[in-house]
Amino acid sequence: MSAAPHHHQPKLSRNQSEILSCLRRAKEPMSAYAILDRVRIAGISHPPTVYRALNELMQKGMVHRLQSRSAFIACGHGVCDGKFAFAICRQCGRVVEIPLSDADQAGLLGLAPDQIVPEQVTVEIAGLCEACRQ
Amino acid sequence: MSAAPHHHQPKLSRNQSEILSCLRRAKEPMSAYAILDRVRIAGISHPPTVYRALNELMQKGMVHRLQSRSAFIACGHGVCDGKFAFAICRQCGRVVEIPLSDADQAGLLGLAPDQIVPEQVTVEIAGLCEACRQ
DNA sequence: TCAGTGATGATATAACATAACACCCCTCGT
DNA sequence: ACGAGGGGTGTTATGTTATATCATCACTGA
Repeated sequence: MSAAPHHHQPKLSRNQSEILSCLRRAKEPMSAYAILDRVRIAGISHPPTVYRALNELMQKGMVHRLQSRSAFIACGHGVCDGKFAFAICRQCGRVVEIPLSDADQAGLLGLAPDQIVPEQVTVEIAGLCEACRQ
Repeated sequence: MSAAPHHHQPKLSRNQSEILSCLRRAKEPMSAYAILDRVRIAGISHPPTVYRALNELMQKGMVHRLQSRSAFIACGHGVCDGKFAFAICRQCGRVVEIPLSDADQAGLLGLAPDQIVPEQVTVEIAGLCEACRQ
C-alpha cells in the first residue's frame, strides 16, 4: 500500500526532510554523493544514511531516480503515484518530468512481449535543451 | 567463429570479438566485471580494456546497455541500427529485445517537451517472465 | 629508418552502492 | 516505572561500476 494521492503529505523523518529539501533547492538531478556533501552541514555524513533516505523518498513517490545518470531528482509534482518519463539535456543535465497519459502508459506496457508481465517502465529521453543548442 | 545472422558485419578487433562472443554465449546480460572474469583466460585482464571494447561494440550496434542493471547484452539481431526497448525479468534477469516500429519511435520522441530536442530514447520494462511467475 | 596513428596494456583512482552491526529513543503492555 | 521491541539513525567496512592517464606495441607510408 503505497499509492498516495497528491494532497496527502506522507510523514518524513528528519533525514528524509533534509535530503528532500536539498533536492528541491537544487532543481536538478544530484548524485547521492553530491547530496551527501550538501547535507554534511546538517549532520548527515555517511553514504548509507543518504541512500536510505533516498530509497524511502522514492517509495513515497517524492524522489525519482534517473537511471542513465545515476542521479536523483525531487518529483516536480510534490508527491505522485503516477508514471513519468524524463527528458534530460545531455549537455547541462536539465531534466523535464513528462507525465504519461493513460494511453501512453498503455502503449508502453503493450510493448512487453507475451512472456513477460510488465510491472514497471522506465523511459528516459536524452537530447539537447534550447539553451545548449546555441 | 559463427557467421553473423544478417547484415554486413563490421570489422572487429581481437578484444571486441572476444567480448562479443562471450556476451553471445551468455545470452543474458552481464556486468562489465563479469565479462572481465570470463575473458581473463583470453588474456584480457583490466577493466578499461573491457569498457573500451563494450563502448565500441555499442557504437556499432552489436551490444546494448541495460541502464537499470548496469549490464550489457549482445544485440539479439546481430547488428542493428534500429531502436529497441527491453523487457527484463526482475527475478531471473532474462531479457527480451523489443524492436520499436516507426510509429512507436515517433510516439516516444513525441513525448519530449518543446525545450528539448530528443536524440536518444531508453525504454526498459521490468516485470516477471513466465517461468518466474510460477 | 622513423614519425604518425590507432589499438592495447597497465596502474591508479574516482564514483556509486550496500552489508552488517551498534546505538538511541520512543512507545506500548504490564 | 519498567523493560521489550521496533524504527530510525550512526558508523565501519567493503563491494561494485567506471574512467583518467600514461606506456607500449604493431602497422603504415614517406
